[in-house]
Amino acid sequence: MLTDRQVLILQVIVDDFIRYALPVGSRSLSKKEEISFSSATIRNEMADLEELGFIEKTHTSSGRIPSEKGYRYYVDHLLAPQELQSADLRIIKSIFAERIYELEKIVQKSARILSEMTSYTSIVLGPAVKDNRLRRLQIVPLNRETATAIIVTDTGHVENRTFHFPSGVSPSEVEKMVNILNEKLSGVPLVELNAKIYKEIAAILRRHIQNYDLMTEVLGETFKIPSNEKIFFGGKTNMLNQPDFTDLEKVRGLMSMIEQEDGLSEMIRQNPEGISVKIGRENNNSAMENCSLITATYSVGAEKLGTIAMLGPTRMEYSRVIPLLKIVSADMSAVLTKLYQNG
Amino acid sequence: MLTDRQVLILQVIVDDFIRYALPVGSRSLSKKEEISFSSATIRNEMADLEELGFIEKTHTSSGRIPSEKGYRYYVDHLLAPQELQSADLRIIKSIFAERIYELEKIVQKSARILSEMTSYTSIVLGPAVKDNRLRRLQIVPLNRETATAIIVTDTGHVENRTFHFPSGVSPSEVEKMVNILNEKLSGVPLVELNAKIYKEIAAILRRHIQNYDLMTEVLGETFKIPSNEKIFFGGKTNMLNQPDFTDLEKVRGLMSMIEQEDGLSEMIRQNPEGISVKIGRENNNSAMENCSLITATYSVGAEKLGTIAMLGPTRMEYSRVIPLLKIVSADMSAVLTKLYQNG
DNA sequence: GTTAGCACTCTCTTAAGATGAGTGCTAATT
DNA sequence: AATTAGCACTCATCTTAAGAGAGTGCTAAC
Repeated sequence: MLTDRQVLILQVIVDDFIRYALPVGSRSLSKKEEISFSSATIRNEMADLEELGFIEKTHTSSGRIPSEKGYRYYVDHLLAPQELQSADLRIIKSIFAERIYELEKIVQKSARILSEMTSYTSIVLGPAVKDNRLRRLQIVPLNRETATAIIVTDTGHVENRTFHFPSGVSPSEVEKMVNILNEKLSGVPLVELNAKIYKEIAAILRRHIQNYDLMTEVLGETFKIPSNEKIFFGGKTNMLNQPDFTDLEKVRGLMSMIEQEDGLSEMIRQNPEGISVKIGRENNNSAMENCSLITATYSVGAEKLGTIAMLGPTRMEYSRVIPLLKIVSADMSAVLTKLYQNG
Repeated sequence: MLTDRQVLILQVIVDDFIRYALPVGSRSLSKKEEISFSSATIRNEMADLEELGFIEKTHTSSGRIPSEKGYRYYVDHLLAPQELQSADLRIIKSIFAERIYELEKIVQKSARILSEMTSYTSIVLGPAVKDNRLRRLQIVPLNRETATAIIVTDTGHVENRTFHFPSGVSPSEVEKMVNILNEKLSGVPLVELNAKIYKEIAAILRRHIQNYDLMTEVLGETFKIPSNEKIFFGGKTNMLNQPDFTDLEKVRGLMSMIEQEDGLSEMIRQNPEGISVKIGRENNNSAMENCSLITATYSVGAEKLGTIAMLGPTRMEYSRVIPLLKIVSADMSAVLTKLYQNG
């Protein structure tokens, strides 16, 4: 168990290091307002804190920096429920000031603004399209050989694919088919479309449509909806400007991890609902060793839709980013709930 | 005017430096097969080449590296019409092996494969959507308040926007309006849609549609088509692995230039039709000082559609990348011409 | 015109000393 | 018993010096 004084010292060390990115020594600590005892006392306390694993040295005679355990303690116990700075608050409100009707627009704008405010990298996972429900299917012939199939979901998301048009299928038949499919499949989650077509609708179609086989083969391909969430970025290269990343090797690793979107989105998706902070190796990813990831989920009503995340150095401004993400995710949930539930 | 021997030496210097990224000295040059005279002779020739501005030293007693002028001469005069390596050729052919019906798919795949083959960064500008022609307009109501407008173009490109649905407009009226618009606007380039609506169709609409004003205002917004080409990347972070970019400052500049898509696409678009090579400062961009950009346009029939570009260090393998881009752009043009002109 | 030879230049590496920030420990003080 | 002053010690960083190696420019010989 830490004494009050140890906690105070830990707090000041973390705050100072977050601010200046330099190891903190006993002498400079003793000069802080909050601290009323001598550097020697601090040295003793720091020795204990180090033994307990909360801080560490970069070399034998350096000042201390927080360890991952230290950051963890700081995040869990030392972050007073922080007020958001009013300037920050104003900017956030401006995201949601104008009425927007498209989820992607909101998501993109949030990502951009968050990264600009913090100079960290923001990552937003959109909702998985596969859970949307079919609102309307449409087939638009382009020429004798090809046509575009369009799927509109209940959230206004549009998927489309252009395909080869089997010869021997007449336009009127296509229309008939589209009508049947619309009637039977409206409201079905996209992920279930294919199964539903084969199980329940095949019989009906076969009765009404010539060339049934050709058409379903083609449509089956079309209904292969991308299974993953869309991913949006803000400030992808912001990390290059952090003083923590002067080592080209680290930069390389980090950047290629960010490029590798699948892994990143998996890493983010794993996090639990609500706010979550993963520090350094807690992310189970070697490229993330010196990074922290803060995630917040957003939802419509009670249903989780996606995740907003901020990626920064372990030394990131938790006390600012956490309330920032809290409010953005809450606002986003509110806007989206209004958008999709009232309608 | 350069003597044959000077040209030979320049050629070998450039080839060697492209390969090993190290300044080339007279002694190592004299050991090359192609070279049958002594290092002293080479030194004399190199002194002349340097005076003429084709090569330069990194410091007083270093070997020589090509200057931008040297690369320029190399590209203009020393690149024998190069055969593409058969391995490369096979990979390229595989891009176009399977039948694809969507331009974006082809473009994306090309970008990815080009970057993987070369370990440079590939950038592909898609065609500007605004020049596509309207094939079909569709409005799909989502709920009482919102609807999604969908525009399908003759190339199978789909644009969509979700908008607020003015109260007091009945579904049947919307349908009537959509029908009129489809009839009158089919085949019109997207960029002209708005003007056409106001000039020619307004009168007709006003006669048939109640709430005409509300609807056109909303649709006007919807028809604001993004004016720029879509841009696709392959291997965005490949440049980090080039030995030329060990300086973090350069990396920063380059990366943020790449992130800044508008400027980049402008820089690429400026280039003339066909193949173009811009070396270092020829790109008029400080972040590109140590980079070259090779661009190739692709087209449908005679109409230029877009540009494929490869971004690498000035020290890039021109002799490989140029034929690579030539063939990819030609193949792409062929596929797209077949796709869009026969139909 | 070409080449061998040589003095010279500059980078890079290594080592050594000087500096300074910071520590750990001990003994004195409160 | 807790705190603090004092001091020896450690280590990164900076500066300087020296040596090695790659390469050049110039001169004189071929």
